[in-house]
Amino acid sequence: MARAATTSDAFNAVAEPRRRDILNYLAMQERSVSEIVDAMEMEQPSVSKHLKVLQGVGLVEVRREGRQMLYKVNAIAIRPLHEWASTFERLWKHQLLRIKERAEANAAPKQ
Amino acid sequence: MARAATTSDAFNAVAEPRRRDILNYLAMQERSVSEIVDAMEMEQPSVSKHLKVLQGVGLVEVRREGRQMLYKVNAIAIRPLHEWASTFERLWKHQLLRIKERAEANAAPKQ
DNA sequence: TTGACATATTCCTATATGGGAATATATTAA
DNA sequence: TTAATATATTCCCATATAGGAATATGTCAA
Repeated sequence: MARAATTSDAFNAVAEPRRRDILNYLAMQERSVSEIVDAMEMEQPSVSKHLKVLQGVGLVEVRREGRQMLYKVNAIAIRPLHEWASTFERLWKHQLLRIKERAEANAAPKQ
Repeated sequence: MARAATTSDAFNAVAEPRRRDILNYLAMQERSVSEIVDAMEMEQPSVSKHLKVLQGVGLVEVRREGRQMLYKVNAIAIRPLHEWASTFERLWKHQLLRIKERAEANAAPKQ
């Protein structure tokens, strides 16, 4: 079996850094494909393909306006990712606390 | 060019659902490979391979104890994912608020 | 040393890319 | 209609899987 399709879920879709770049860019506001092409400095076909993947998992929405297609983020689709990561938040906070404690113990060693 | 390696970063590593399962399981406590095999109901070689990927991006740490290899989560490595997703939190909260407002407007339509 | 147990690695294969190049489609303007 | 603009799709290819099967490696017990 190969890797799961990039369109299988948000996790697979955002594994590609260029797609995260596009989402970051769209977070500011709705944009046309050519605006994305210019901003990302990618080939137009690449952008269209990435947008299709993002649309496939519901991470972006589109509407036509004349000849242009305007894409915007559907932020709710990013939530599952955030929530999954959140389940580890308690663990890393604990980890950071211990790191901090060690640093302080080293800064002021027992006499 | 093919997709980026699963070992290129945490985003690619956790795109695979079985690896998220393993991380979820390890979140509770350190576990040996065979404990993971039993809990996940996966073949041992598969588990070892997934663990290698997770280790490659620093998502898990290992130590040997006799014949066993004990794996645990390195939660800090999940933080970049959480922080990236967090940048969209404002957007989806806004989205949810509008959804709620619409629902309320429908429930109590103007007379 | 030998055997048993725990884990890792290798080999194989079907599948899914992501980018580049070329082309198709859709929409508006002349 | 024809041309121009905006975007999407197709084709090709090198690459990276993930799982199954078989095997190798490492460690402990007798």
